[in-house]
Amino acid sequence: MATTRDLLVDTMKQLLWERGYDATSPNHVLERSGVGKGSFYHHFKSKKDLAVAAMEARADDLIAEFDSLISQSSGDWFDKVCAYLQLPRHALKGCRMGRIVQDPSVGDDQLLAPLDRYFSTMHQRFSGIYQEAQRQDKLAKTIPAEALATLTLSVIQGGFVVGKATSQDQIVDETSGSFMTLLESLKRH
Amino acid sequence: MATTRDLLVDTMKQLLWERGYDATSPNHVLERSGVGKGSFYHHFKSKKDLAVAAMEARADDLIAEFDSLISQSSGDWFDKVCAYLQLPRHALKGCRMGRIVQDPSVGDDQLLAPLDRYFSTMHQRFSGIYQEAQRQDKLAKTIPAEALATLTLSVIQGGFVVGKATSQDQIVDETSGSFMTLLESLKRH
DNA sequence: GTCTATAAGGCGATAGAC
DNA sequence: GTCTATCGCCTTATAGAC
Repeated sequence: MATTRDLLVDTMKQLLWERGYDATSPNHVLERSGVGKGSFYHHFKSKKDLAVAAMEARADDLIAEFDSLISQSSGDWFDKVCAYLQLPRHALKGCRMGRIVQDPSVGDDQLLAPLDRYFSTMHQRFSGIYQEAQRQDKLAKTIPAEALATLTLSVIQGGFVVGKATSQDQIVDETSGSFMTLLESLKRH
Repeated sequence: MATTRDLLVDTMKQLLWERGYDATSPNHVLERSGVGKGSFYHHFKSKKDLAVAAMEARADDLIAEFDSLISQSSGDWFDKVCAYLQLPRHALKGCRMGRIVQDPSVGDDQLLAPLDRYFSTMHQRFSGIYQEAQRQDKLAKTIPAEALATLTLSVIQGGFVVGKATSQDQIVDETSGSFMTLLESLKRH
């Protein structure tokens, strides 16, 4: 059963993706969810409170999505990274997490926390993959695993930004593809 | 002489960098510039009108900055690209142009125009550098010049996003550095 | 060109009845 | 738990005097 609380969180997740934090008002959430103002402030003490809950939930979703994808792949490090890079992404919609980082209010520690957790966790995951590949001598050590992990995340986030600015919805796939080609040149057999 | 109009544009440029478009109000601009409300709406018919002027000016600045840097460099394509990648960047401040793309109101055509012009122009500049390098056989043709140009811009923009999310001010420099190493492997002698 | 006063509406949040 | 009414503040402007 979907509780009112869950409904609010899910609606906030949608709106954070579509409009970010600052431009999403409690009224937007109420209008879309059909929940009343009284209920809102019964379950959450503030807009920020709801947003933090929504962002934590979103972070869990995306990390689970990643872990599920990687565990399904039976290939080597390169296949796993490619599986992730090749997920379809729409630049005009923006990254479900990264979309929010530029909002002025998101300088706040509480709002930053789930963002930090998401990107730090993803960084750990990629670092782990690259480290093991380097240990097994299947990946060149030209670039440290950690730096390569940061670059992997940045290529995707940057594709969203450039794609949105130039109204090119498919550009994240293009940058991911180019990056895959560069990664392949680091492959050892 | 700094006209009132110029003062408003310069102040808006600052605030767009610091707070983005949606979170910057006419009142913020007036407060910081010392200009009165009457003057504001005498020179500009709306907040959007001023923002467009400020963004066009910012695009001109950044393109001129790039052209000046590149014309000073006497090295090959790699040196030129590195000179740009090595410019100091602070992730926590955000890119002076890219910072704004995620604001909900920036779906608007007029606000998108200067952003599009900036990124398209930068893309052209990098494409030109990479194309000539490939023509002279000094750069591998593994990745088309245009795709490499997109990737170059994306790496920087993505660094800003990941850096801000994880509160790591120097991370754009790190991703730029990693990318330079990958680019170097495409160098032909 | 610049000033002050005012407007209509949205914002985030609270009060108190049911 | 949910409702409606209300609050004080901020927003993007506009009006009209100087």
